Amino acid sequence: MDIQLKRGLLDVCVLAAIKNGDSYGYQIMKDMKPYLELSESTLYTILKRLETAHMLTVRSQEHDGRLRKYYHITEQGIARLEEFREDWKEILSIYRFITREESEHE
Amino acid sequence: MDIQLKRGLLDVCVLAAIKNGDSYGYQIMKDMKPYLELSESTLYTILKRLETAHMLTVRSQEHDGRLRKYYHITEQGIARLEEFREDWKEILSIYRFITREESEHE
DNA sequence: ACCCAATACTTCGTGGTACGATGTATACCA
DNA sequence: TGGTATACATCGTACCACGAAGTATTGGGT
Repeated sequence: MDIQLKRGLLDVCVLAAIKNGDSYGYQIMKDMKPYLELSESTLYTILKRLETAHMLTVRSQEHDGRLRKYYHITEQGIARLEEFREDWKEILSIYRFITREESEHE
Repeated sequence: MDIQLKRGLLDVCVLAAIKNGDSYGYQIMKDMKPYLELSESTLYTILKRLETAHMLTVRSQEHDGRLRKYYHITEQGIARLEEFREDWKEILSIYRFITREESEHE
């Protein structure tokens, strides 16, 4: 799929991936893969960005000798997901504009 | 609305705006405005990009002493619109991932 | 003992792109 | 004279997704 098309979905998608329970980078990627593929560098960039925006918090935890960073969604992150539902209405309206047929109007 | 969200829609939206008849920049902007606002500089950038990609052709025409550049959609432009319908299915699948509820799974 | 895949996160450079600011120019109305 | 609408162009900036490359550990296969 076109890169541009998924841009706006990426951040929200990552938030959605942790909304039902804390998760970590590698797991988030696997969860999203069936729906939307993204590179590792992109994911970690997004996680950093969402952290800076206070949409999630991070907690480091040792797991089998490996470091894992668990991400937890904040109130603001949840609010962003709610907002997305509003955005979606606008997107639907744009979708209708794009796919509308105007054959009857000639 | 979030800028990122509309990025992927912009190009297709402009193509949709001329698919039922040739149009020019200023008119395209007015037609799109109720659905999706964009700045003039963005629109002309997009039109140039779509021309380079052979999705539309341009024809200059004098109108009341002012220059107007009429844009005409090409076969490839129409194909892009068809493609978008396929992209939309993927977007819907992502939308479902984002808005899914997993309360039953705990 | 050796190799490779999987796990897990990080950094850097590049290219694409939406936008504000600014500029050019004409027409029309008050 | 001035403001608004029409009409298009250019430039610099900031954001962002990605590929490439790197670091490091675990575990299975041969």
